[in-house]
Amino acid sequence: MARWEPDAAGRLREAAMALYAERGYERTTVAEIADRAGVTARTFFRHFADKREVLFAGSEELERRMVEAVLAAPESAGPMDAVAAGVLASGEFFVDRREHSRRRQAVITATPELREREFIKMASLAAAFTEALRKRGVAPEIASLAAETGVAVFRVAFERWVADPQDADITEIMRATLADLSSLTA
Amino acid sequence: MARWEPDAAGRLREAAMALYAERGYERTTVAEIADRAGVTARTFFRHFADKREVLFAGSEELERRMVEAVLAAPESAGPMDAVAAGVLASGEFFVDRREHSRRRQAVITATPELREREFIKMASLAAAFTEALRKRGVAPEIASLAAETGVAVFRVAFERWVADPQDADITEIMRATLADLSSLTA
DNA sequence: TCGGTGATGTCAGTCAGTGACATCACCCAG
DNA sequence: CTGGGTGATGTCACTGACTGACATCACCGA
Repeated sequence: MARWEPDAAGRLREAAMALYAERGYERTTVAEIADRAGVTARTFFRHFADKREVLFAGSEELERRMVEAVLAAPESAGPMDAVAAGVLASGEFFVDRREHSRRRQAVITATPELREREFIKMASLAAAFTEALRKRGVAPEIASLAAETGVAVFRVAFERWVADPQDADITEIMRATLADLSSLTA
Repeated sequence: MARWEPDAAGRLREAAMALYAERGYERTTVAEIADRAGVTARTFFRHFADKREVLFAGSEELERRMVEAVLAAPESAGPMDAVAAGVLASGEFFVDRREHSRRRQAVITATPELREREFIKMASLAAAFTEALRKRGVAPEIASLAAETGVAVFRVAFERWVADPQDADITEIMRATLADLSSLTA
């Protein structure tokens, strides 16, 4: 028998989600999360940089996949097309995770501190998109603008998806949002 | 003679900017800022919600002006045109503040916590744009997309302005950025 | 079987942020 | 004038996030 139950990080993630949803982020202490996960608060901070980060584990993986899709877009694709490919590639990350995404998003939306953290993740995504576009030979100013716009589309589409009364396919919603952008700036 | 020097908030803002620039945000304590301003830490928190907010005083005023410009755009203007008017209206807020803006931005860029706070201010701006557009009769989904895109333009243009080697007019840079967006999504 | 390794616990400490209450210059009504 | 009200500040005690240093101990490979 192991000295410790395995996957402390996973237990901490689940405990945090449950407590944040139950009684709110601010009224939850790290000590309580750690207790529920069967570890000490010190261990919490060994797995997550701070009380917010526990809700954002996995975001690097999502970003990595999206950037790969930008880089993998056909050479003929323009900057906005490449970014669109990156946005659409996020779809598979969310399959069968709609309920989880919805609950997580509800917690984040209700908490300014968590919204701040989410925004910086989006900024990181934008920076990664920018770099990927520059690797494709796009001029710097155009690259950052396309990246920012792409992230805006991703956010709006994600929002639409979790709010959608029917369980629409996320990829379809993203396509529709990209189409909206085109007509908007036509 | 007054019991206290007037404008404690102003002194706190200046002290914070100076200390953050000198030794960095993280290595500055609120007590040190308060000391330099000649007050106690408790008074700091009476003027600013937290250690970050001291750098963002005045952002409500900027947002208010930008939203007014969106609402004041001609009735014939489309959603994106109205948002563009809002973005351009920010220009006058920054006249003769380029050096200050540059120093402030350097501090913010160097500090993740401050970048988070800046992002939520941008999000607040986007939400305000969205509401203004809806008041103009724009459909909700279109409104938020136009708002997000407009904020992206504002951020990129502001970045270009503070980085510009020549002291270009901020309004001109914003016009150019809007033009770039048009060609990008053409 | 023994020493190294990695994940954890323990403890003491710093600092952000808050609530409750005291203080005191200033101003206005009487 | 003059006493009470007001608003900005100070003081103090407290909670909770986060960190550094060091101890512990199951496991694993030489």
